[in-house]
Amino acid sequence: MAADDTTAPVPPSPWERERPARDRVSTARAPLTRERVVEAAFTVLDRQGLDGLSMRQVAGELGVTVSALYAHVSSKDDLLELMYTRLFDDFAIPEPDRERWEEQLRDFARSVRRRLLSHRDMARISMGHVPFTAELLPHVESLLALFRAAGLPDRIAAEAGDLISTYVDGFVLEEGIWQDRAARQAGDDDPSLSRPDWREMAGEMQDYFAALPAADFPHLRALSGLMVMDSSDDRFDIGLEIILRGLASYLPDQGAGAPDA
Amino acid sequence: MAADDTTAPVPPSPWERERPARDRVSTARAPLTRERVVEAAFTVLDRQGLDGLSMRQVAGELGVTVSALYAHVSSKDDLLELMYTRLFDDFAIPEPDRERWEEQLRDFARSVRRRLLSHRDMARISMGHVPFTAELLPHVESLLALFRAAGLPDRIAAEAGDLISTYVDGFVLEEGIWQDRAARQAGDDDPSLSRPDWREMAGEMQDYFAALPAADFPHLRALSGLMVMDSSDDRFDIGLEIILRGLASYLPDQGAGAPDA
DNA sequence: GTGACTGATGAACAGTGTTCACCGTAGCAG
DNA sequence: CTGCTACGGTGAACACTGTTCATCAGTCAC
Repeated sequence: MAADDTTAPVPPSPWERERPARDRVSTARAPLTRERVVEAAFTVLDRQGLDGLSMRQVAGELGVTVSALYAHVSSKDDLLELMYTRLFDDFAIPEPDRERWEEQLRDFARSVRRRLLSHRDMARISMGHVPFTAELLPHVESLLALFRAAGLPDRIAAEAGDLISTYVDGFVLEEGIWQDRAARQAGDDDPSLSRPDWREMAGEMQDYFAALPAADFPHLRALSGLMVMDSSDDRFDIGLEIILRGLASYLPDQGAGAPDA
Repeated sequence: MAADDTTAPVPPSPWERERPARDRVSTARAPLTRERVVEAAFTVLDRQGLDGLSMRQVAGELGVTVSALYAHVSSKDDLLELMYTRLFDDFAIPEPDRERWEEQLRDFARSVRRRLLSHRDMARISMGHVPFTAELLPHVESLLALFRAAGLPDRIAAEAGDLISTYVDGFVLEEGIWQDRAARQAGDDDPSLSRPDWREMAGEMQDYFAALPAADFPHLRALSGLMVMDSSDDRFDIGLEIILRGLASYLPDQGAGAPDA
């Protein structure tokens, strides 16, 4: 709720790409909206992946020519940015509760991950975009509110959001890589029918680690069972917990010792 | 030194792309090596950025036709992977010293960042690659050795490397985004002469935050001075420190309390 | 000197993002 | 009802992209 009712208009930040002027469609004939373009882009993305997401494909999805898209979207980069923005459009960050800040942060990270996983290759799009746009700034604000309510020093609070977001993005991106690799390995021609047989690949992977020369790779061999994703969810939570504990160490009452530098 | 003398040959992992068979150049006439191709690719990358890195440009850099490249590199993806691998080729991770593990980790992260910064857009290439290749596995092993020597539980050690690497990658990638944006904003036509006037943009940014509606963005306004990179190095170290503290909390003698889940 | 081999060639293919002159239809002015 | 303007969509074009393949030129072994 904290992020939803921002009635005051946020001015566009100075580096935001200028959208084409024809924003208001006069409802003359065809209902080809920028929203419909973005929607079609998501459809293509889920079907073909980011590498298969071309303006022609999007146009085809809408039964329209490529050039028609450029009336509603100024470039492909612009389209990707719109997709990134729309992914987190109705995202809600709860009102800060200083007793439950860790749970709230866990929920935040998990639901970001869920959203990124909801569309193929979405992490690749998300990474490489900064949420400092008029639409996404409220979320940044809400996150900051959470950190500060928890009692984190300002210097830490200012970095924490970036740190967590980067972690989630990077983690999901890596998940996607493995998923793609498993899919490509399974069904080489038609990647759509190939159920990501994931487990098979994880096993292969684990076998590889276990077969490494024992003298040179003692630790990799010892941890081979933990390195491959037994369950991605568990791995995700562990990394997240490391970050949360690091943040918690800066809480005044925790008194975990001053930084040594 | 731990990573340098791995005399035993590491078998290629099962998912590694197969290189073209013509590996042994008979030194017949032209010294067009795979190494030279990669080198030229780096030259082009630094001059034109990742988006301007095309096979034709690389070929042109070598005074050779495009198709000639494909005798030494099986695809552009392969070339990028080779660049990624070569970036960390002679990377050395020190012998674990359980008293100084935090310093060692700081050094590790900082030198990874330095390497990523040494070539334009390198973080974009690095992200999206997994270091589980024959050439890079020794580094993973050395990192694991460091974590285990420090006394971290195996479950944590297995995630820590990924966590730190992802952090560095993500951080540098974001640095690159801002740098590009500053460059594009300054010299719109010739992006080479445009000194990344960075400070100007940081100021603009800060002004933007400060000018946000006070009622809706109290925290962003309050932290505006910390959100923009006053010095990227400081921001980097803070995020790194958060992670290190999180890791340290899992040390047995630290006794920071059991996880609450 | 001849044959085999190998590495470079250049043309081609299918596809990309983006632009622009043109066109048809819709709604309004007269 | 006619004429006109305006605008959304068209289709062709441009300059690229990654990748492949038949062909050629040079060097080595015999």
